[in-house]
Amino acid sequence: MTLTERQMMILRAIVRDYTNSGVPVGSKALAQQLPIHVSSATIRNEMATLESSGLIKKTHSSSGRVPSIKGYRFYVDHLIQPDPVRQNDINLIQSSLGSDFHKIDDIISQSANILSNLTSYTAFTLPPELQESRLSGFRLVPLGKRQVMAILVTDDGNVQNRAFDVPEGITADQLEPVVRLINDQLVGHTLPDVLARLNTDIPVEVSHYVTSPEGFLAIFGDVLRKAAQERFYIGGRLNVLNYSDDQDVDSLKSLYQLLDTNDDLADIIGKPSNQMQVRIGNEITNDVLKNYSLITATYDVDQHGQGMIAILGPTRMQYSRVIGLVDAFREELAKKLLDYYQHYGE
Amino acid sequence: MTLTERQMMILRAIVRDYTNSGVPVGSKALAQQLPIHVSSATIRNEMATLESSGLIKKTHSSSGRVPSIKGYRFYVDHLIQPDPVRQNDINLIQSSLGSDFHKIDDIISQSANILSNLTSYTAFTLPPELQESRLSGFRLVPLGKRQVMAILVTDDGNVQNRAFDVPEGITADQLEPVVRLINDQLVGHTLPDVLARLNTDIPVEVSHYVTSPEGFLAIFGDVLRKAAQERFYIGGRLNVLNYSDDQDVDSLKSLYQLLDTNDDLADIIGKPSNQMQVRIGNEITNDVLKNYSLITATYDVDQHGQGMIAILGPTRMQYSRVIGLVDAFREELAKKLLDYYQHYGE
DNA sequence: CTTAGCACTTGAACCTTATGAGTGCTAAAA
DNA sequence: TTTTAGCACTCATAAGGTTCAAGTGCTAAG
Repeated sequence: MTLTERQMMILRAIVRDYTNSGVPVGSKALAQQLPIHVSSATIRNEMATLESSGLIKKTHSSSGRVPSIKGYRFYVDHLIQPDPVRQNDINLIQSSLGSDFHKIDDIISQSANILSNLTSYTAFTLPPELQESRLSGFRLVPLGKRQVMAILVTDDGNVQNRAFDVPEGITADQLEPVVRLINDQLVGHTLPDVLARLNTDIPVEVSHYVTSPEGFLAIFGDVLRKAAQERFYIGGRLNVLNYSDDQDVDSLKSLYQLLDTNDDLADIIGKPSNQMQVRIGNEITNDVLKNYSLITATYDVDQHGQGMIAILGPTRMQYSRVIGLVDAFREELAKKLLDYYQHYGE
Repeated sequence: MTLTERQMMILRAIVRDYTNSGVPVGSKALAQQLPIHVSSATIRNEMATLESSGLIKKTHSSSGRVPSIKGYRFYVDHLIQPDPVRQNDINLIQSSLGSDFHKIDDIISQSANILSNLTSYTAFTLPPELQESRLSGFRLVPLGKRQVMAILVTDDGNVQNRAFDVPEGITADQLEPVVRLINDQLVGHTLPDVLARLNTDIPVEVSHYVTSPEGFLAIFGDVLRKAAQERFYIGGRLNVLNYSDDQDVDSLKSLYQLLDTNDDLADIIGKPSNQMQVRIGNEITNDVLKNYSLITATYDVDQHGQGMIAILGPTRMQYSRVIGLVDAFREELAKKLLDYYQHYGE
């Protein structure tokens, strides 16, 4: 699809106006606003062309124009001019990330809140990829008669726990050497490494101490997998109520339901790949989100891997503003995390 | 306020009809439905009396009647006949609570979901009072260069953790004897006990091992207090969207905001006292809830203390149905928890 | 004390109409 | 060939009007 300069100018203005006001854009308003001097009739002719290309559409036969999915797509791919981020917002980000955090996840969850506040949409944040996170320690704490709490800690400050019944035929004391073995042999290794060794040499070693270690090692594997699971944080759930005003209650409910099922959401957001990706309306492979847009971006923390942040908003989201903000935020977050690792890392 | 038998019969019917249908109740419908044979005109006369007593009101000058806050109050205090709980629902409760849980809190959070499903309103659940929960263990796990994760476990399966920097002048190794001391001296005691001793003999004992233990003991106290904090669970957040249909978006937002601030909610729900308490509309000391009703009930787990469950719904909640359900649920939950403690407790 | 009868009120649903923002098309101007 | 003035046409929205049914209060008779 090739557009003339003027057509692009018009499309850009339509998207800008419509995402700002939510009202279909008419030829007269465009004629007044555009830097070129043409009459509204000329604009109308151009708009007819844009419409026949499927980039804009009418809401009814005599209404102004609204961008189509294809139009937003073209805008984002070719026309967008990210808004410069206001110094105010930069300051807000920096001061919100400025305090002392005790865990990576605190920074990440705080980030979801900042991002949702800045954008007025809904924000998702994921910590740096877990391939890089390492086992810091494993402990047992007796709870009651035959119940024990298994606790696993990773070097990014994540703690996972699970209570379990000590299998018949073993006492809690007998498990102590196994715990020591795990700490001696596995601490400092990445979680995937540890998971791998759980299927190879570890069972052999453990069987020196306990006759049937399967039950216990299953628990350990369980907690380990829980720690290795994709975690992520959501900020601005409530903003949904603003930006999907004309939706019915049922679709609101399904959206909220989706926001509560981490697995589905993690699937939708996906893995770090492109620096920034914009998916609009039905480009998102989930029917519940077919009236929304999703911006995902990665951030790099050097050798600690990549993480992701994402923004969910209406298809008529203010792309230029949000993309500017997300881009600025990636940078600040990466800085903060580097700081954190430098301070606490090995 | 004294009402005749007939007036009470009419008020009861108005509340029942209105809470079921949400439509103002007229004299004709009542005349047909009531077991006595009087004309609608007679009913109208009685309704006028009830209205002048402030128990019912009109939505406009020629509408049917709707109960007032005062009317609901009278109904709940004097007229209510709790619905018998269907065997179906009992079965649902029992099977939902039937699986094997690893923590008290899993049972409690599951309870919030069951209750909200059963009632179609929003449910809150709190574990048995924490005065009774005991310290099971305290562990440290080194994280990075100078960072350590402190982990505290209580006998009801609650795990709290906090990362901290080892104070200058102490090494992580030096803390080991202190951790041992805490485990030797404090495990098995209730959290309030432990907190008390943290201000008396413990600092003295610890100072044998470490020269300036204040920093570390502050951390320990921190985690301890976190574990002793009121925890609670919410189920059926989404149901709000159903039962407050005629509210505007702003009040919805404030309600959701309230649901996200545990402290305020804990205040509103309060401490275990009466077996069951019904607060209607502005009887709740919070403006956001002035159009809602809150039913709170306690449950007893013998020597393990009392917990609470609560239901939030519209003022025109189906009181008789919900009160029946809540009452049945208290019993089942208490049974389940006793089971749990018997199985795992000391 | 009860009730039939009746005038009156009101929200809801349904039209009708006016308004105005916007369109497409035509024919003339550039 | 491109632009533009002019104009008929379309449609959403808001405002006003009508009808309908449900409900009320009141009066006077049973």
